[in-house]
Amino acid sequence: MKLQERDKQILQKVFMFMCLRCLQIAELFDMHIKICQRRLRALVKGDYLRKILIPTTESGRSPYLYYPGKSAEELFGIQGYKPRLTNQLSHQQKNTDLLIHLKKSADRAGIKCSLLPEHLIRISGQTLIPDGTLALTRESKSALFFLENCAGTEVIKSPNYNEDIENKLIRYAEIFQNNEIRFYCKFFEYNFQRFRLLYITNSGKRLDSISQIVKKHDSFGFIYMATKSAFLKNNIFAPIWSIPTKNEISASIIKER
DNA sequence: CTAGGGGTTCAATCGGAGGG
DNA sequence: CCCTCCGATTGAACCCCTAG
Repeated sequence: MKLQERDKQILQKVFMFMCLRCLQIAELFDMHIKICQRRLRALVKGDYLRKILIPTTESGRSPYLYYPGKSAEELFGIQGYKPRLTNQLSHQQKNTDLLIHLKKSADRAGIKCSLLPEHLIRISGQTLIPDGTLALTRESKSALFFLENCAGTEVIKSPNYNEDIENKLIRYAEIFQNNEIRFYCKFFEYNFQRFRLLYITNSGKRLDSISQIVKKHDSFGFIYMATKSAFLKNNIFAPIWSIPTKNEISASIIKER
Protein backbone atom coordinates (compact mmCIF):
# COMPACT_ATOMS: atom_id res chain seq x y z
CA MET A 1 0.00 0.00 0.00
CA LYS A 2 1.02 3.58 -0.56
CA LEU A 3 1.08 5.63 2.60
CA GLN A 4 -0.65 8.99 2.25
CA GLU A 5 0.26 12.08 4.20
CA ARG A 6 -3.03 11.81 6.02
CA ASP A 7 -2.27 8.19 6.91
CA LYS A 8 0.86 9.33 8.69
CA GLN A 9 -1.12 11.91 10.60
CA ILE A 10 -3.60 9.23 11.58
CA LEU A 11 -0.78 7.04 12.85
CA GLN A 12 0.63 9.94 14.84
CA LYS A 13 -2.73 10.49 16.50
CA VAL A 14 -3.02 6.81 17.31
CA PHE A 15 0.40 6.95 18.98
CA MET A 16 -0.64 10.08 20.79
CA PHE A 17 -3.81 8.60 22.24
CA MET A 18 -2.36 5.06 22.47
CA CYS A 19 -5.46 3.69 20.75
CA LEU A 20 -8.46 5.09 18.90
CA ARG A 21 -11.78 3.94 17.52
CA CYS A 22 -12.74 4.44 13.89
CA LEU A 23 -15.34 7.09 14.73
CA GLN A 24 -12.85 9.07 16.79
CA ILE A 25 -10.39 9.10 13.91
CA ALA A 26 -13.11 10.01 11.41
CA GLU A 27 -14.11 12.96 13.59
CA LEU A 28 -10.54 14.13 14.08
CA PHE A 29 -9.87 14.18 10.36
CA ASP A 30 -13.34 15.14 9.11
CA MET A 31 -13.51 11.90 7.19
CA HIS A 32 -16.58 10.08 6.03
CA ILE A 33 -16.84 7.05 8.29
CA LYS A 34 -16.65 4.64 5.38
CA ILE A 35 -13.55 6.26 3.98
CA CYS A 36 -12.06 6.12 7.41
CA GLN A 37 -12.90 2.44 7.78
CA ARG A 38 -11.34 1.73 4.43
CA ARG A 39 -8.09 3.52 5.21
CA LEU A 40 -7.91 1.84 8.60
CA ARG A 41 -8.43 -1.52 6.97
CA ALA A 42 -5.62 -0.80 4.55
CA LEU A 43 -3.40 0.31 7.42
CA VAL A 44 -4.20 -2.89 9.31
CA LYS A 45 -3.33 -4.90 6.23
CA GLY A 46 0.10 -3.26 6.07
CA ASP A 47 0.52 -3.84 9.83
CA TYR A 48 0.69 -0.11 10.42
CA LEU A 49 -2.21 -0.64 12.77
CA ARG A 50 -3.66 -3.54 14.69
CA LYS A 51 -7.14 -3.84 16.06
CA ILE A 52 -9.03 -5.52 18.84
CA LEU A 53 -12.73 -5.79 19.46
CA ILE A 54 -13.70 -3.99 22.63
CA PRO A 55 -16.64 -4.97 24.77
CA THR A 56 -19.35 -2.35 24.98
CA THR A 57 -22.28 -1.60 27.24
CA GLU A 58 -24.23 0.12 24.49
CA SER A 59 -26.43 -1.50 21.87
CA GLY A 60 -25.08 -2.41 18.49
CA ARG A 61 -21.90 -3.97 17.30
CA SER A 62 -18.78 -3.47 19.38
CA PRO A 63 -16.32 -1.13 17.73
CA TYR A 64 -12.70 -1.95 17.05
CA LEU A 65 -9.88 -0.28 18.86
CA TYR A 66 -6.88 0.50 16.67
CA TYR A 67 -3.35 0.62 18.04
CA PRO A 68 0.07 0.89 16.39
CA GLY A 69 1.46 -2.09 14.51
CA LYS A 70 5.00 -3.01 13.68
CA SER A 71 5.25 -0.97 10.45
CA ALA A 72 4.17 2.18 12.27
CA GLU A 73 6.64 1.55 15.08
CA GLU A 74 9.44 1.25 12.54
CA LEU A 75 8.27 4.31 10.63
CA PHE A 76 8.27 6.60 13.64
CA GLY A 77 10.74 4.83 15.84
CA ILE A 78 8.26 4.82 18.71
CA GLN A 79 7.05 1.83 20.62
CA GLY A 80 3.31 1.34 20.68
CA TYR A 81 1.27 -0.40 23.30
CA LYS A 82 -1.48 -2.91 22.99
CA PRO A 83 -4.38 -1.63 25.04
CA ARG A 84 -5.49 -3.91 27.81
CA LEU A 85 -9.18 -4.45 28.32
CA THR A 86 -9.64 -2.98 31.76
CA ASN A 87 -11.91 -0.47 33.45
CA GLN A 88 -9.06 1.95 32.96
CA LEU A 89 -9.47 1.58 29.22
CA SER A 90 -13.12 2.57 29.04
CA HIS A 91 -12.36 5.56 31.23
CA GLN A 92 -9.49 6.45 28.92
CA GLN A 93 -11.79 6.15 25.92
CA LYS A 94 -14.22 8.60 27.49
CA ASN A 95 -11.37 11.01 28.14
CA THR A 96 -10.35 10.69 24.52
CA ASP A 97 -13.90 11.54 23.46
CA LEU A 98 -13.81 14.67 25.61
CA LEU A 99 -10.44 15.76 24.28
CA ILE A 100 -11.53 15.22 20.68
CA HIS A 101 -14.69 17.21 21.34
CA LEU A 102 -12.60 20.10 22.65
CA LYS A 103 -10.20 19.86 19.75
CA LYS A 104 -12.93 19.89 17.11
CA SER A 105 -14.80 22.68 18.85
CA ALA A 106 -11.62 24.76 18.93
CA ASP A 107 -10.92 23.98 15.28
CA ARG A 108 -14.33 25.29 14.27
CA ALA A 109 -13.75 28.44 16.29
CA GLY A 110 -10.38 29.01 14.67
CA ILE A 111 -8.49 28.43 17.90
CA LYS A 112 -5.42 26.24 17.99
CA CYS A 113 -5.75 23.39 20.42
CA SER A 114 -2.86 21.11 21.34
CA LEU A 115 -3.58 18.00 23.32
CA LEU A 116 -1.58 15.98 25.80
CA PRO A 117 -3.44 12.82 26.78
CA GLU A 118 -3.19 11.05 30.08
CA HIS A 119 -0.90 8.17 29.21
CA LEU A 120 1.84 10.52 27.99
CA ILE A 121 1.65 12.41 31.27
CA ARG A 122 1.79 9.14 33.16
CA ILE A 123 4.96 7.88 31.53
CA SER A 124 6.64 11.23 32.13
CA GLY A 125 6.63 10.51 35.86
CA GLN A 126 4.34 13.32 37.04
CA THR A 127 2.94 12.64 40.48
CA LEU A 128 -0.49 14.07 39.78
CA ILE A 129 -2.04 12.68 36.62
CA PRO A 130 -4.96 14.61 35.12
CA ASP A 131 -7.22 12.85 32.62
CA GLY A 132 -5.71 15.06 29.98
CA THR A 133 -4.29 18.51 29.37
CA LEU A 134 -4.60 20.96 26.54
CA ALA A 135 -3.26 24.29 25.41
CA LEU A 136 -5.52 26.78 23.64
CA THR A 137 -3.68 29.30 21.50
CA ARG A 138 -4.97 32.46 19.90
CA GLU A 139 -2.80 35.21 18.50
CA SER A 140 0.43 34.10 20.14
CA LYS A 141 -1.20 33.80 23.56
CA SER A 142 -1.71 30.37 25.10
CA ALA A 143 -3.61 29.09 28.07
CA LEU A 144 -3.14 25.78 29.83
CA PHE A 145 -6.04 23.60 30.93
CA PHE A 146 -6.16 20.40 32.92
CA LEU A 147 -9.07 18.06 32.43
CA GLU A 148 -10.68 15.85 35.05
CA ASN A 149 -13.43 13.53 33.95
CA CYS A 150 -15.34 12.29 36.93
CA ALA A 151 -16.81 8.92 36.04
CA GLY A 152 -18.95 8.83 39.13
CA THR A 153 -17.25 5.80 40.57
CA GLU A 154 -14.57 7.41 42.68
CA VAL A 155 -15.23 7.99 46.34
CA ILE A 156 -15.84 11.64 47.04
CA LYS A 157 -14.36 11.54 50.50
CA SER A 158 -12.69 8.62 52.15
CA PRO A 159 -11.49 8.55 55.73
CA ASN A 160 -7.89 7.68 54.93
CA TYR A 161 -7.43 10.70 52.67
CA ASN A 162 -5.91 8.57 49.99
CA GLU A 163 -6.91 8.61 46.33
CA ASP A 164 -10.30 10.14 46.91
CA ILE A 165 -11.55 13.20 45.10
CA GLU A 166 -10.93 15.52 48.00
CA ASN A 167 -7.31 14.45 48.20
CA LYS A 168 -6.85 14.99 44.52
CA LEU A 169 -8.33 18.47 44.70
CA ILE A 170 -5.96 19.32 47.56
CA ARG A 171 -3.03 18.25 45.45
CA TYR A 172 -4.29 20.31 42.52
CA ALA A 173 -4.50 23.33 44.79
CA GLU A 174 -0.90 22.74 45.89
CA ILE A 175 0.26 22.55 42.32
CA PHE A 176 -1.63 25.72 41.47
CA GLN A 177 -0.19 27.57 44.44
CA ASN A 178 3.38 26.51 43.65
CA ASN A 179 2.73 26.81 39.91
CA GLU A 180 4.40 23.46 39.26
CA ILE A 181 3.75 23.38 35.54
CA ARG A 182 7.26 23.20 34.14
CA PHE A 183 6.64 19.85 32.48
CA TYR A 184 3.66 21.29 30.61
CA CYS A 185 5.47 24.49 29.65
CA LYS A 186 8.18 22.36 28.17
CA PHE A 187 5.83 20.04 26.35
CA PHE A 188 3.70 22.79 24.80
CA GLU A 189 6.73 25.06 24.37
CA TYR A 190 5.05 28.01 26.00
CA ASN A 191 5.63 29.83 29.23
CA PHE A 192 2.20 29.55 30.82
CA GLN A 193 1.42 31.83 33.73
CA ARG A 194 -1.05 29.55 35.47
CA PHE A 195 -3.58 26.90 34.54
CA ARG A 196 -7.26 26.16 34.89
CA LEU A 197 -8.75 22.85 35.91
CA LEU A 198 -11.82 21.78 33.94
CA TYR A 199 -13.80 19.36 36.03
CA ILE A 200 -16.43 17.36 34.14
CA THR A 201 -19.05 15.44 36.11
CA ASN A 202 -21.55 12.95 34.81
CA SER A 203 -24.51 14.45 36.65
CA GLY A 204 -25.73 17.73 38.05
CA LYS A 205 -26.13 16.21 41.46
CA ARG A 206 -22.54 15.13 41.55
CA LEU A 207 -21.46 18.56 40.35
CA ASP A 208 -23.18 20.12 43.35
CA SER A 209 -21.62 17.81 45.90
CA ILE A 210 -18.13 18.18 44.48
CA SER A 211 -18.60 21.95 44.30
CA GLN A 212 -18.81 21.99 48.08
CA ILE A 213 -15.42 20.33 48.34
CA VAL A 214 -13.94 22.58 45.67
CA LYS A 215 -15.03 25.62 47.67
CA LYS A 216 -13.17 24.30 50.67
CA HIS A 217 -9.83 23.78 48.96
CA ASP A 218 -9.69 26.12 45.96
CA SER A 219 -9.09 29.60 47.32
CA PHE A 220 -7.97 30.83 43.92
CA GLY A 221 -11.00 30.04 41.78
CA PHE A 222 -9.04 28.04 39.22
CA ILE A 223 -11.41 25.09 39.18
CA TYR A 224 -14.17 25.28 36.57
CA MET A 225 -16.96 22.73 36.63
CA ALA A 226 -19.53 21.51 34.13
CA THR A 227 -21.66 18.47 33.50
CA LYS A 228 -20.66 16.12 30.76
CA SER A 229 -23.90 16.59 28.83
CA ALA A 230 -23.58 20.39 28.84
CA PHE A 231 -19.97 20.07 27.86
CA LEU A 232 -20.67 17.81 24.89
CA LYS A 233 -23.69 19.82 23.75
CA ASN A 234 -21.95 23.19 23.59
CA ASN A 235 -19.02 24.76 21.84
CA ILE A 236 -15.82 25.99 23.36
CA PHE A 237 -17.13 29.49 24.07
CA ALA A 238 -20.29 28.41 25.84
CA PRO A 239 -20.85 29.88 29.30
CA ILE A 240 -21.56 26.54 30.90
CA TRP A 241 -18.88 26.64 33.57
CA SER A 242 -19.43 27.22 37.22
CA ILE A 243 -16.64 28.39 39.47
CA PRO A 244 -17.65 27.26 42.95
CA THR A 245 -15.14 29.50 44.75
CA LYS A 246 -16.37 32.66 43.02
CA ASN A 247 -20.04 31.64 43.11
CA GLU A 248 -20.18 32.07 39.37
CA ILE A 249 -22.48 29.79 37.42
CA SER A 250 -22.08 30.86 33.81
CA ALA A 251 -18.42 31.45 33.18
CA SER A 252 -16.59 30.82 29.92
CA ILE A 253 -13.14 29.37 29.60
CA ILE A 254 -12.39 31.56 26.60
CA LYS A 255 -13.94 34.78 25.33
CA GLU A 256 -15.69 35.01 21.98
CA ARG A 257 -14.86 37.91 19.74
C1' DC B 1 -5.01 2.19 -11.13
C1' DT B 2 -6.37 4.58 -6.88
C1' DA B 3 -9.35 7.17 -3.90
C1' DG B 4 -13.95 8.50 -2.75
C1' DG B 5 -18.90 7.69 -2.42
C1' DG B 6 -23.52 4.98 -2.25
C1' DG B 7 -25.92 0.87 -1.28
C1' DT B 8 -26.06 -3.50 0.84
C1' DT B 9 -24.76 -7.28 3.82
C1' DC B 10 -22.60 -9.24 7.91
C1' DA B 11 -21.65 -9.40 12.87
C1' DA B 12 -22.39 -8.43 17.57
C1' DT B 13 -25.08 -6.61 21.20
C1' DC B 14 -29.29 -5.09 23.95
C1' DG B 15 -33.92 -5.21 25.56
C1' DG B 16 -38.46 -6.88 25.43
C1' DA B 17 -42.01 -10.53 24.44
C1' DG B 18 -43.35 -14.97 25.25
C1' DG B 19 -43.13 -19.72 26.87
C1' DG B 20 -41.71 -23.31 30.15
C1' DC C 1 -37.54 -17.06 37.60
C1' DC C 2 -34.91 -18.40 33.53
C1' DC C 3 -34.35 -19.27 28.80
C1' DT C 4 -34.93 -18.44 23.87
C1' DC C 5 -36.26 -15.84 20.10
C1' DC C 6 -36.82 -11.58 17.62
C1' DG C 7 -36.39 -6.83 16.22
C1' DA C 8 -33.66 -2.67 16.64
C1' DT C 9 -29.31 -0.62 16.61
C1' DT C 10 -24.70 0.12 15.46
C1' DG C 11 -20.05 -0.62 13.45
C1' DA C 12 -17.51 -3.03 10.01
C1' DA C 13 -16.95 -5.37 5.56
C1' DC C 14 -18.13 -6.04 0.84
C1' DC C 15 -19.45 -4.74 -3.94
C1' DC C 16 -19.85 -1.62 -7.58
C1' DC C 17 -19.56 2.74 -9.80
C1' DT C 18 -17.25 7.31 -10.97
C1' DA C 19 -13.61 10.79 -11.43
C1' DG C 20 -8.93 11.98 -12.02
